[in-house]
Amino acid sequence: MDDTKRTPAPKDRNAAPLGPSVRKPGSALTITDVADFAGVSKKTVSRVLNREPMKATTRAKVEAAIETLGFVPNAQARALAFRKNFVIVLFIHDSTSPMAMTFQRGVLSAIGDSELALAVRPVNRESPELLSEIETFLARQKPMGAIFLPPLSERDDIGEMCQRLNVKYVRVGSAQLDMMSRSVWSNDREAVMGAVRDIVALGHTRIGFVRGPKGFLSAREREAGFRQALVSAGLTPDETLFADGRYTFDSGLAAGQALLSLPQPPSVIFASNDSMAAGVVRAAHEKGLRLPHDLSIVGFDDGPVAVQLWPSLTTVHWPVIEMGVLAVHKLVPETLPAGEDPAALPSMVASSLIRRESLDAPVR
Amino acid sequence: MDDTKRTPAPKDRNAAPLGPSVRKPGSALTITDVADFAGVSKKTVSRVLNREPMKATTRAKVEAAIETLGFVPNAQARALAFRKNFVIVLFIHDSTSPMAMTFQRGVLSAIGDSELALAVRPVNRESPELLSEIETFLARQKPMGAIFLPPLSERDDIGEMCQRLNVKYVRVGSAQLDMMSRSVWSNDREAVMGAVRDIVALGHTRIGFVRGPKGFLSAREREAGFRQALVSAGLTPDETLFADGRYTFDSGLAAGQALLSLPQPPSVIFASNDSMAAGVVRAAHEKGLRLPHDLSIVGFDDGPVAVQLWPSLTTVHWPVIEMGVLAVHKLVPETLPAGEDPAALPSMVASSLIRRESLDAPVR
DNA sequence: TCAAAAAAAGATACCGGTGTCTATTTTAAT
DNA sequence: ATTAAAATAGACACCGGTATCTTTTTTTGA
Repeated sequence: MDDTKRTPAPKDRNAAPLGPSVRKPGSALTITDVADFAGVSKKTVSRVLNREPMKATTRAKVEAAIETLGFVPNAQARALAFRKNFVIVLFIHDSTSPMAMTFQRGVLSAIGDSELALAVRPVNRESPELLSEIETFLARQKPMGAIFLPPLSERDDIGEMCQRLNVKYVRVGSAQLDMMSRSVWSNDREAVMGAVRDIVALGHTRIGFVRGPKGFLSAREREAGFRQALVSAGLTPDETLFADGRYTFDSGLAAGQALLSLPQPPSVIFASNDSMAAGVVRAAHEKGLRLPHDLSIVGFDDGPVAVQLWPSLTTVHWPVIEMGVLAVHKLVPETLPAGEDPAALPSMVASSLIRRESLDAPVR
Repeated sequence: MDDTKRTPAPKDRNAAPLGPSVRKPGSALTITDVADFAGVSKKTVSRVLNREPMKATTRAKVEAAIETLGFVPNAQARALAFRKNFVIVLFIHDSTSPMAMTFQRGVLSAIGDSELALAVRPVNRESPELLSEIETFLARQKPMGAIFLPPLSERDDIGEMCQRLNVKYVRVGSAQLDMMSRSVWSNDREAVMGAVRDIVALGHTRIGFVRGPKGFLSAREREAGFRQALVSAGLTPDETLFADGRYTFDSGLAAGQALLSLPQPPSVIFASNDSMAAGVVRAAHEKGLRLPHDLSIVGFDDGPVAVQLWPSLTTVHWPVIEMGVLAVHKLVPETLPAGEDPAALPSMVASSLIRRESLDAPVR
């Protein structure tokens, strides 16, 4: 009989009864295993992982162990010790928005194959709990940075809350929304002004305008640019040529139908975004108009539809992808290509008109 | 021996030299603070957080403390202790793909405001490192589940790797790709067959077909359904009416131009997805054809373009959002509405034709 | 050559939770 | 009322890393 049969206190994991080094392949490895294998301490392995200065021979020894064992550090443990999760959160208002999806592409490309992860979190702007929902998410996740897309980005209280929680953030918009280091924007207003200048230069004088939803800064900026450009061109804004829209295809269709039913319809319609421009295109087609001969149409965004429409849409290119890249670079300067200066990052990316088929001179 | 109960441990963090209860608001709170406030142990607070059965009065006391202090548990610490991160990873091949973006909407809606987070990770299918890239990401993040979209989902080795790492996964496709509990799919083939049946019923006999890229199961399924339906209808597939495409607008345009330049062009063209259908629409417009009078066009996906085109596109609705919801429910049954049975979840969501303007009977 | 200074590696506490086992109550049974 | 059984709460180790401080090794200076 074996007298050592009884195991009184097997709480040490080294005393596991399953035999020596029984572990699942891959993920069960820890830094301790690597340290044992390399014959060094945990801390030394940690130094290698964090690229701290150390003796080359020791580093090589540890790196060889990591390579041999196929060790991958546990992100949660690092996050806990660092008190920072290697994650960037993208807060979006509407997961349907093409802008958000495009922006996300920019974010992903900037993240590349770094160890950063992207978390996407939709929140409802209408909710009275909005702020506390975001705060809870941030407190729970402790991300490296947070990005707020319009129209969330337009709330100042969100920025203040992030500062209180000590979370880096970037607000994205159509004009500067925060201090430079915390915002990324495009010059929607100037871009529209440039577009209208081109439209006027072609000879148009009756220019219809489809507004975006009131709550969006981009909508206000674009309308402001439009009006400003008209005045600069010596034209008087005609309020009957303005129609309301909600950045949706349907609202653009309705607006187009309204504008085209006027006794004196415009010779060109500027829609505040591409979806609405597509609606206007349809309204024109329904009326049997030939585009751009009978009606020119200009949009804003340069989203995927722009080239898929017939005729292809002249539209202001909104550099959403570039803004996404920029936002990540601002939040995590380490994502910058080697040698680039974080302090030299721009904050504004210019929008500008892309000429396609849907814009031509008016028939006289 | 133990008369001196006082523990003189000065290294306790309560001995911080910054004065009494000096801590940043919100995020610095820990479970210990709550326990002290409520006059219970850490473990008891943990029990409340995890909704374990306990005495109602104790629970109320702790909940009051949590509420009063505004405590939010640290996700990384939980993840470390649980050895599971409360995250779902969505692996996508191409962050440009409208399908991926739409699917993501479904995932987000299923996640809702639960404590799950969505992480999006693009990977390059062409890369020889693909498998190890995914493996490293999974080993690092230890997510609750992983979702693979086409064409990544079509690789069996990825599924095997996930099982090895003990990560739950779902493969999404146009036909079953794995065991039921691990895949979500739609019946693309049957849906195309149904669509073609409708097309034939209108009197069409010369039906053009624009293929998708070879590497995609969906492309093969859709073509197979198309051919099968022709045969069922007593028609012989005419190889000259098949054109290659790559699921892009440009490739659809080129395919449309080719098919419409045939000596005997088809009276209807079925494109394997909407982007290519949009290209065909343009090709038709360029040729001066009136749609659908001179040419009918049918797509597949029912993406955002479908309704924005002129004429609006008759297309097979691909239930991508529903598949996204389903995938999450399969990975984390807790996301199901109360009372629903996880075992009763379907795995297939049917696609079916949506009639819009672009399909009509041929002129005879 | 040997001690002092600098650099490298190690030991151990700690991040903020959960799991296990033990101590204490509460409830049930005699 | 007393005790056994069941339910509840607590103590403490542990998850897998990093930070701090100490020890050891290497380098430098006299």
